[in-house]
Amino acid sequence: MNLSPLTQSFVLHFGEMGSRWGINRTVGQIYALIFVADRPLNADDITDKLGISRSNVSMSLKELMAWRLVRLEHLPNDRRDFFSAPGDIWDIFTTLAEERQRREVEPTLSMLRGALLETPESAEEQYAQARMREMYELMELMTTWFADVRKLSPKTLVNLMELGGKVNKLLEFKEKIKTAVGGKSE
Amino acid sequence: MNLSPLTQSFVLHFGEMGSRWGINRTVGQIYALIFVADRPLNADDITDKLGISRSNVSMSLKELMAWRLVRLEHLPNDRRDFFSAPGDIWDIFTTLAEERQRREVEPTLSMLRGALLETPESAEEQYAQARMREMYELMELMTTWFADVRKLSPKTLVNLMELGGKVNKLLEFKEKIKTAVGGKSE
DNA sequence: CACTAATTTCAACAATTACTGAAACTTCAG
DNA sequence: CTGAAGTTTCAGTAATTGTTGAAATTAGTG
Repeated sequence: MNLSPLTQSFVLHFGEMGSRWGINRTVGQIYALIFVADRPLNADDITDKLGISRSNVSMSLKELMAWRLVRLEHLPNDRRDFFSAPGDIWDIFTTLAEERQRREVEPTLSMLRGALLETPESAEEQYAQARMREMYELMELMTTWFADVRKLSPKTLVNLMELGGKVNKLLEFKEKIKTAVGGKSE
Repeated sequence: MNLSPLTQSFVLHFGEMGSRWGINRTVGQIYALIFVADRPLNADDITDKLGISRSNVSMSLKELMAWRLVRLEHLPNDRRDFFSAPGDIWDIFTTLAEERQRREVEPTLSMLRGALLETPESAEEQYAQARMREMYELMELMTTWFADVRKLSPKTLVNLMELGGKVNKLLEFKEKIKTAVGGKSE
């Protein structure tokens, strides 16, 4: 592995964390490498820098493309594929949230929807179904909320986040106003 | 596997999704089983219902305890360990968020903190470090925000979530008020 | 303290997932 | 159409992760 110490520790860390994030070591390392590179990289650059096989690089890049975490580009007068990581860190965050939603949440939501349509045959099943309903409702709420939040501008989001726990006060305040003015409730 | 059809499909689904969520099949199945059970289960109940070995159940329960997703309890006049899944779905969500934070985010934050203390030796390293700083700052912001949000009551949270994209309006409104009243800008 | 029930650990084995190199395929230039 | 450069696929192998049963440990009981 032929990298500056700074980049190397970053790359190795992403490789190790990969397993906790549900991607494999190589995919993590390649992403890290592309993320900190000051120019787009091609597959051979990656092969050299990480010391892994060309075919492994190819398959891992394919996976990163599926995650929409890297973007393919072409340089003038060069047939090779170059890869870069979209620059805006908010985009990355949004993409990650969307993909995780799609892969980790959607399938469970549809399974639960199915389960809630069944008619429970015993007290036990009735209880089980009630638990599933609770789970479904929370997941639905979170899903809708994430979808809404993703539509906000990064600036608004940063505002909201910097507000932090004070959201509480703001919400209380809103309630008061609504009552005072006599606005319809929700 | 000796389960009602409703429970069985739920359990199998959790087993399959396990791999996407970073837990293994057995752990996922056991959690699902405990989650929908209308009473605490002991290790032998689980062994019977899922048809897996006693020792596997033991190790998987240990992992679920480490995640704080199941709770150990004892029934009167029974030496065996019984397990149940904390009932309040918000608690579960909070626990999950905290554990994921601890396992998936904290280690990266400390690695990045270390990297930001280094002095870059070349233009390349300088760029790499700048990218790492961007990443660090976003992760820090999200971390603090999650920590703040977790302190809010479930009720407040549901309010916030149901507000969804309208948060935008509320924030704008807040700005207006502040300006009008001449509050300090924070 | 010895006996028993319950639980945990661990080394061997099984299953799954990741990685490689060779071969196949694609694209473009001449 | 042919050859060269680049990329992908895939079958075999390596590495990792999951599972088991037997043995060890722990804890309650008389």
